[in-house]
Amino acid sequence: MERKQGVKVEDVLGNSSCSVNDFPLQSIFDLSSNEEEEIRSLGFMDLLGVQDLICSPLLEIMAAQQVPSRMATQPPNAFSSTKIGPPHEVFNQPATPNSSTISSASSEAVHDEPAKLDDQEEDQRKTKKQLKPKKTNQKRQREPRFAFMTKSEVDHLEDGYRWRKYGQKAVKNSPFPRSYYRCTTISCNVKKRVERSFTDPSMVITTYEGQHTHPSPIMPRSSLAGGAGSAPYHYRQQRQPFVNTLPPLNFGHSNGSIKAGNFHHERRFCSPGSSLLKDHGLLQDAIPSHMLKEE
DNA sequence: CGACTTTGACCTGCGC
DNA sequence: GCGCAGGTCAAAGTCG
Repeated sequence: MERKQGVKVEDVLGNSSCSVNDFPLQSIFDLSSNEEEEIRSLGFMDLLGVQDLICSPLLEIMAAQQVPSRMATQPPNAFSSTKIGPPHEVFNQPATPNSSTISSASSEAVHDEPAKLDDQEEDQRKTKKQLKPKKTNQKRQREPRFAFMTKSEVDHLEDGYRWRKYGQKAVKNSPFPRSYYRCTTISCNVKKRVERSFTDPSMVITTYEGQHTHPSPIMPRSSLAGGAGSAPYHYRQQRQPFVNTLPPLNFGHSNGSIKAGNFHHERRFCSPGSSLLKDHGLLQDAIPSHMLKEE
């Protein structure tokens, strides 16, 4: 997977001071051809290892939503990606529990085989810890990162994987701390950061870094059968209290199946029958309607 | 007792 | 070089 050296996700999410409300939609939907190509080669869910949770209609969805045509050329498992701000940041539209999401992909120092370097780094770090280390000359390499915003009351969104929290930091300019999680699966070094948007506390910004090397431990893929859209995390997320605090969005042509409250994004994505407008609604959940009008 | 969270300290990168 | 902020570690605490 080739990714581009990129800007930090923070540049887009903005030290937590930037929320969807701050994103000019124009830039969100502005991708260069090269970027598109890269994004195409690396779906968001590919990185998360849950690509099979998502079906392809999103492409059509985005195409039908008057999103710039190139977005509609995204592959099935590469959620329509959009850039926010810096050219390396890409926002996707992943299936996320609990709510509306906007996502962003960042790619820093990503090449085909970062694993070896990572191993070396790991060793260096371990040594470091033990022996009061010195700085390495190597610049730290980072996994590709994907961030998306989710409207949710729970900070830690269930995504089907097991995470261990390994840190929490106060974020500058934000009253909300940022939590750091690591995938608990051995040999899977995927990390994720979770923080609330400063400007919109109802939005949770989740940033994934790395790629899962294993299927979701919570629900075997096979068990997804029959529920094209039942993503693992829904299984649990549904049980968590969640209130969609978004004001009702009126698209005029949205079918009545969308209601405020719990809804299943995966289902929306995966069910060809689910209207494109639904996902438009999803998008608008995360992006103020006035911004959409700016298109 | 194992898995997980909390939290303070430390490390690293970056801008000035 | 310095200071700041982000990121990580690991000991201690908590929970089931």
